[in-house]
Amino acid sequence: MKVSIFDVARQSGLSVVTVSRVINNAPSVRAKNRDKVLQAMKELGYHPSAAARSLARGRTGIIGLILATLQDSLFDAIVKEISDRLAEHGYFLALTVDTGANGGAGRLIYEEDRVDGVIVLSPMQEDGYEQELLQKRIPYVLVDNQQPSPTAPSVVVNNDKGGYEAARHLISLGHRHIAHVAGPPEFLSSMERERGFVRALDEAGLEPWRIERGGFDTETGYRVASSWIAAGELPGAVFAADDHVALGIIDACKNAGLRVPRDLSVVGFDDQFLATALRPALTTVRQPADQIARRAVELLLAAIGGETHEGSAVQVDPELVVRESTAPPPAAEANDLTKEGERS
Amino acid sequence: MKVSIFDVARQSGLSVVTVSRVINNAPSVRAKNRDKVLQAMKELGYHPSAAARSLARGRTGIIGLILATLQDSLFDAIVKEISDRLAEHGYFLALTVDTGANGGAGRLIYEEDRVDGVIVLSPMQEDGYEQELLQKRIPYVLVDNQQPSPTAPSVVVNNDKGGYEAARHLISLGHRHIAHVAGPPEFLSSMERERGFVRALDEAGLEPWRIERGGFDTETGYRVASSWIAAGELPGAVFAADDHVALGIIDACKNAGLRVPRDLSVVGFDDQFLATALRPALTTVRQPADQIARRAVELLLAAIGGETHEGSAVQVDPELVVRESTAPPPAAEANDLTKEGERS
DNA sequence: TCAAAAAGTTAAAGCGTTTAAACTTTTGTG
DNA sequence: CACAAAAGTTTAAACGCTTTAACTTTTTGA
Repeated sequence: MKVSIFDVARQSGLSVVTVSRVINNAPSVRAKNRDKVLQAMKELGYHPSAAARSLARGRTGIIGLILATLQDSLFDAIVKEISDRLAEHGYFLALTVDTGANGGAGRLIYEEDRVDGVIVLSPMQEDGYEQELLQKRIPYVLVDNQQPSPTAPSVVVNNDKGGYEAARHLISLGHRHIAHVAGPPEFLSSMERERGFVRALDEAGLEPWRIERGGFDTETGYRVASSWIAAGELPGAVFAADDHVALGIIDACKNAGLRVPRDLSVVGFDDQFLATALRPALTTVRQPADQIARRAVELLLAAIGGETHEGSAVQVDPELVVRESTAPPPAAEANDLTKEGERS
Repeated sequence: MKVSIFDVARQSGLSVVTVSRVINNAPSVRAKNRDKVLQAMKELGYHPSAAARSLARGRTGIIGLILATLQDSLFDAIVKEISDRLAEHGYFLALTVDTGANGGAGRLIYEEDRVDGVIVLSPMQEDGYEQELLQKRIPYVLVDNQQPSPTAPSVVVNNDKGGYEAARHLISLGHRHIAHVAGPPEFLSSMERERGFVRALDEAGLEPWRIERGGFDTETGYRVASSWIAAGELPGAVFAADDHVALGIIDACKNAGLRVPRDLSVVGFDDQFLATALRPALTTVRQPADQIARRAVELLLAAIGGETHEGSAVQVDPELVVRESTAPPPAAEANDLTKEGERS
């Protein structure tokens, strides 16, 4: 039933080690014999056993992925990219979802030496894993982690720059009254976006019209914008720390009979599915899932290869994507800072 | 460095078999000795090697998941649930994404006996995998497959019923002019939703106001609704075969100054993230990701256990979720079919 | 009390590869 | 053409666990 390397050896009249060499296309096998082996393999429908290989080589060819949720469009994109990149290098992805509720379920994936390395993709602090991975000497990389670890290779988005770019865009359109709806203060990413935002305004000699805090969700945007409208005051533009928040803001405007971007310019953050699905399509700061994934894989493979770049934190730059939700304020046409290309 | 079962045996002064028995909590071990072993394991930080186990037992404890995309909110939910359910049974998930472009990349996951079983979660026909899985005698289950396979265990949503329920809801609210925006005709799921929709109208003595076809995307909804509005005619209600389509319809209405549900009632299909994020929150037909996942895992584990339910196709029922995007038509208050509970 | 049954233990044989070391054949050089 | 070096091939020993068969100790009951 099961066909092993011995069967191939017998069939081809050679030894198992020759067969092994052919399989791993190692040198030291005569072309003629190589063909014999390949022939025998085909005839028998042979495929090497991953388990036996893992045991003999001490490597599994599997990368473990621990993540907090799959239901996040940015994570989706990252996971898909990671999967693709790993496949190119002959690795598979095995995943566990650690919801926080199932207390360290992620642990299971590396406990039995199932994996050659681990990617921790999580929005919240997960130092629990770090300790163990470090101690067990399992190569790992932290992605989009909120608590920057000095000891680990990690990939993070330059959120500060994202916030800065968003603000610059609005300023250059001619806006003077610019608000910010930030995420939860315990999210480092949110605080960094805010910091970049404030810096840009500062450089332009502006004060934030107002800074509000809430969740990364639609409700927050809706609530905040509604309260402004109810109070009868509105900024000229707003930078939301998340596309979902932007959606809430735009919805509140629509429901109040206001038009985006005519009455209010809105910039979001993420640029996943939602941004293009909205009308008006959202001007937003793109989190480059492909780059994040690529760098994460690079870092991990380097670590597996034994290159110990301790604490190498890679930053990838987000990118402003201008669509339809931003425009110059109605009164003033764009001021001297306006760049041609930024009108959608 | 590496601590094996022998180390534990030496440390505890017992044989490896005894240790093995403790690990697999098999009988025939004195309580006292069991404790000794557990103690030794803890002291040494021992964990059995998955590879050695797989090799010796002929099972891996890993389930392969082949999917077409991760960037689909329903799939997300299903994958997460599958992961959870499998974890309960001591299995891990290894995944490959077959985009169609990378020609059968899914194959890699089961070729080297890496997995004990495979779940194929894919919206398009994937009979290529079926042939091979069948031939290699690897247990598998098809989930949400568009081409029903008579030979394989599979889990599908009762789309016909979903379409029927959606239509019933609108009819019972008093609507008489009901349109449908369907998905691509090559999607079996879409055709079934349409069939259920038409049947419900038929039973009520109604004709569809109009049936349009397009993609499962926002553009389609926007385009179709805009064309109705431009032509100056609008149904009283519309059933969209997908929440994204519903979003497009609602957007088109908002942009034309029409209100949902006052001027148009809208029902979607899916009930993932989007449905609750929208204003008005979407009345929609929920695809029960949790049930789908649970049944899929049940079926697969049964197959792995050797129970060959050939061609057992499990259907799960979708469920209408009434929110804010549907209401009785303005003229007539709800007719006699209205059920109390269905007002949101 | 003693044989039989039950409980627990030990040694040994796989599981399907890889790899180090040894052996054999081919190649190249003076 | 001989002989060392290089290339090709094979034997044997891991890799870390499970499982079977055989052996030893403890318990049971007439």
